[in-house]
Amino acid sequence: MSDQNNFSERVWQIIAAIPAGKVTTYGDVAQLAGSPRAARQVGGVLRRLPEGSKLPWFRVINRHGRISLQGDDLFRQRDALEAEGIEVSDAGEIELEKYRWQI
DNA sequence: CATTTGACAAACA
DNA sequence: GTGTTTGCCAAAT
Repeated sequence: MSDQNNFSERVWQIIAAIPAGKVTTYGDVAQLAGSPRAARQVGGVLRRLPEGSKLPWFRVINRHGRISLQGDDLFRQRDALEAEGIEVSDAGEIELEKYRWQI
């Protein structure tokens, strides 16, 4: 397989590999994608996901163990995580040490 | 091709 | 602990 995959495609692959009940950070995904300083672009990729995508985008949070989204999107991500058994506070905080995905 | 935009992160105050 | 500034870089315009 080609190693010239786009950044987006690598991000998709990595996120698809996150097991249910676990979370990871934008920075970690960027690092696994081969661009350790491209954490923002990971968010950019997820933001631009096609509607219908089955990618578990909700398993990606920021380095402070917090959901980066706001408004309705925040609630949707929180509900999706809680549905997998992940405890999320009303403020959108998650215990990273407990739920963090490591290879 | 040039400029703008940001689902981030680290450094700083 | 919080708020601000700076660096970063792929994608969109």
